[in-house]
Amino acid sequence: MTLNLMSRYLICVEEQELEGRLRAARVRPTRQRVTVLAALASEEHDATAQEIYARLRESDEPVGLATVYRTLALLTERDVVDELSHHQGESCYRLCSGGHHHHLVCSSCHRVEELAGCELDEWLATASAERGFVPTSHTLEVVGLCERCRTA
Amino acid sequence: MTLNLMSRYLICVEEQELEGRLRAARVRPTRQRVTVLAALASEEHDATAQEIYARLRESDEPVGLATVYRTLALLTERDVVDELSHHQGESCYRLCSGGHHHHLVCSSCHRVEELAGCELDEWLATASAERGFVPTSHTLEVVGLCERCRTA
DNA sequence: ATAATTGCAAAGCGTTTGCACCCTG
DNA sequence: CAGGGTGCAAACGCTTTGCAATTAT
Repeated sequence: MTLNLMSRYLICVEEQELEGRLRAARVRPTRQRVTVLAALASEEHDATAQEIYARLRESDEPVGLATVYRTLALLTERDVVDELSHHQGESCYRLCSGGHHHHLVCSSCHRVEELAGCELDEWLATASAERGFVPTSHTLEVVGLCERCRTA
Repeated sequence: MTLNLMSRYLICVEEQELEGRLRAARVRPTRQRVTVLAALASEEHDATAQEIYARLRESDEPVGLATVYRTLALLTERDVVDELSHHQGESCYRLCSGGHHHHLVCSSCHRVEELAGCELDEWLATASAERGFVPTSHTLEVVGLCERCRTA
């Protein structure tokens, strides 16, 4: 009972925090958008649009599939969430800390770790310049096996 | 006329070379497979399955769409061609030199340059180990503007 | 009131698959 | 004649879109 109250309180706090993120990105914090973002925040690994839709469908705050897609597209564009493409044919989404970084994805359980600090820019600029290119962006995705899956 | 003979000759030479690549990959060199590979070889940039299908459809050696897909999947698996995913939702294919390398893609004209020599492995191994991961593979794709598109 | 947002269902699009036919070995 | 390869069309799965209803400012 006390725990119940506590978690209810925490959920409220989190929702306010998420609403803040939305406002900061100039995204109107509708019930659906906060719900989608909360689902993403509670996801240990990354999640596809379909997974989020399925999860919310069974909750007490369902959100239409189209809205899930529209929300994720908007949030990706506004850099509130990261879109990963290690899945081929399906996009995965993840709530990340800000700044440029890359991801380490476990091929077995889909656990995702952030790889902070990218030291590629300098090398890329040099190597690209040799071919007349000016790099505008890059994506690096590392696939591997996490400790738990390796020892299991 | 002489030129015609010449190019005909060159085409034969190239086809034999391509057949060799297929045999080396333990892929039976059928007419369709050689045709798909030749289309890829004559492509200045990278190409999607649909593009290759469309091009061959208008040539005198059409190949069914399903066969194009099956061939590209097989050749990718056998490391005869590289599959790039900078397009989101659609895979691009390219005939590459062997060995591990990355790509520089022009966002305007889709020109692709190979970026030889990848110095990421060491850094990745270290950074991954800190999180208990053992990296098995990685993909780096650099998007930029090529010289021609920048000055145009 | 005005403009943005949502849900639903239909359409879109790239890709895969079932199956009969064909060719090669 | 046995087995892989091919073509066609249908099926698939993810994503987008048109539109009317709803909601926020």
